[in-house]
Amino acid sequence: MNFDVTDLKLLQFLQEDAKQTNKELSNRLNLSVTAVYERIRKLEREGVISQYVALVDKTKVSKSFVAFCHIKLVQHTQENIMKFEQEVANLEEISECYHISGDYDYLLKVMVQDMEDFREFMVKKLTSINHIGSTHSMFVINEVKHTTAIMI
Amino acid sequence: MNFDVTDLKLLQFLQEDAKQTNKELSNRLNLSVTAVYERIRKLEREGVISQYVALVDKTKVSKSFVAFCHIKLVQHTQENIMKFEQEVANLEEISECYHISGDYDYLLKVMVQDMEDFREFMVKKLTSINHIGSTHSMFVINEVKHTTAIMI
DNA sequence: TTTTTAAAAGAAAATTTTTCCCTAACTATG
DNA sequence: CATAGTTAGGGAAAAATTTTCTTTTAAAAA
Repeated sequence: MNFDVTDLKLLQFLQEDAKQTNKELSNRLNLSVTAVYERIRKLEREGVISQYVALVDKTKVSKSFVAFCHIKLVQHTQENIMKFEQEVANLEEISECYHISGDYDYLLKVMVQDMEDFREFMVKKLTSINHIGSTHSMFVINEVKHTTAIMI
Repeated sequence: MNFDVTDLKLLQFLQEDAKQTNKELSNRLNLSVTAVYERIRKLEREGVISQYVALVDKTKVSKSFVAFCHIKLVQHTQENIMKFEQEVANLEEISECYHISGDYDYLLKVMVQDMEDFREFMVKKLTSINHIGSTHSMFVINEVKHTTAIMI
């Protein structure tokens, strides 16, 4: 798909606040409401906009203890990888999981209430997944920057 | 704030799809449209819902090369930390930055088009920030899981 | 018991989304 | 050169949704 300046601005606006009305957007973009409406529909249809979501403040729902965990598998068999990735998808404490290059195989983002819950997660859930070789956890001291918007 | 089961379900629903109408939500929750409306307003007012955003598919906007960078500062003076965090906030390639425990001081998430752009980002932008001691980059081979929803 | 408060419902009003139809500008084609 | 086809956009009407207002109900407090 080919984006013109208006598309890029529109994406920027919607990534910041998806609840703006088409009228507000039409003012900001110097377009008619219909034109805005059609452009958004196209972006949705083409899958550029994949989802509209509400973002929840983790401190308000007792999930402000965040850790990143490096994971090494014992063996990189197709089987092990599949099993591990499957298990990860089922664990609700894990919000993100990336297969990465480097010393470790995976990087996980884990969100829980506190250190106690993290310990429980590690002992009862994470390390009970078979074929995990080693783990290394880093705790988030401060979230300096966090945006879901992609600068295009 | 105190959440009942309905609030938790509502938050779950809105974290998955913020474009559902109150009528749809009222059906799923066995409530009236007004009751849903008031509950959402309260969640917004109290800051539980912090933002509504459109999520953009990074592959559709040429930002699918993702790397995590560990950063070590040369000195942990108040001054250095402030400067670094300031610079990070201004770099649009960096979507996330966490001050973390462990061998390194910071973990960054960087999104660019390809390795060439990443190299340019490292050379021209990241390592030109003063007071950076060392960096260690890990490239994302595969995004196994990525959700903005917090399971409450 | 009475009063107060909170949550919820229905209906009306206000606003927004969505559809429909028309125009203008540009492109391809005979 | 004329003509059909395509695309983006605008205005207005229709449909749907959000928002407000009023009332009811049930639980909590006095």
